Amino acid sequence: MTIREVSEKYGVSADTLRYYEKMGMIPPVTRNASGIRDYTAEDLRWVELAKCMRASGLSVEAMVQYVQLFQQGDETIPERLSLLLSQRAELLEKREKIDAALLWLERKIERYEAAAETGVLKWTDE
Amino acid sequence: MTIREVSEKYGVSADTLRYYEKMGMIPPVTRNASGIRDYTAEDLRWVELAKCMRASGLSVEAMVQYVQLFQQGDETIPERLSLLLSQRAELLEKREKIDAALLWLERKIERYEAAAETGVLKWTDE
DNA sequence: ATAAAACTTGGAGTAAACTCCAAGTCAATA
DNA sequence: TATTGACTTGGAGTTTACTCCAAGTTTTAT
Repeated sequence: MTIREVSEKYGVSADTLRYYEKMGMIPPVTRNASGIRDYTAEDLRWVELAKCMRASGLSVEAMVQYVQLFQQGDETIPERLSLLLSQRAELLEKREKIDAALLWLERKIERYEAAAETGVLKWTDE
Repeated sequence: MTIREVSEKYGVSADTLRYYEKMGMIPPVTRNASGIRDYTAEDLRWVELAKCMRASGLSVEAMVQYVQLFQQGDETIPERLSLLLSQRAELLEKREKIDAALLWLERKIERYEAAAETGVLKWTDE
């Protein structure tokens, strides 16, 4: 699969795909005889993973660490596990912050929906 | 309340507080006779809000828009409501992406916990 | 009164994550 | 075979959100 096809399939620009590879966020992609990227099914799984992790807000750096450990083989299993645990903790924290903001938004939306009918807000702040 | 006190109270640097104000993410802060910031309770509520929204990942830009509408008065209530609704939608989407990544992480963590006992992974990819 | 600490501004610098560009190579078609 | 379009690399440029700095007030403490 060419870089263009992968780009279209996953909605990630070719530049970004090359960037992820250069940074080590995914292992080196398979190339054909003339050095052009030819993504295998395994390469695609890494792309998918990278996309999912970035979409969630995990840093490129965190993913790079994981891939580096992965490439060092089975001795790094405990380290990889602890990395995964801390990434999970990070995402759970992110979610809590989103929930706090959502709570605030919900409260405001309720008041604004009431105000949209009368045309005036019944409270003074924010 | 001085900028230093606010900074300590909320764990936001004085530079960041000035930045938020300069960008219009919070309305102009109350000043004393010599032009030095003296945060009132209302100013603090804006700071708190700004902190909460930024922590959730909402852009400075989105918050600036809200404050601008707020400062224009009651005619902007419908616009403010629709802005709040789209911000909520954005946060809900963010949370779904986090949940997707968490699902993946949980799956891996399970397998790694099993592997940590044997010292070897039972699957070949990622 | 005077030094030190905290404040002011405008503007420059930084980090992360892309995004774009130039100059060249490779592949497919008329 | 020639030219068009996709690919390659290294490196420069961009955006967002700070973060730091310099040069100058203001406040506080001795």
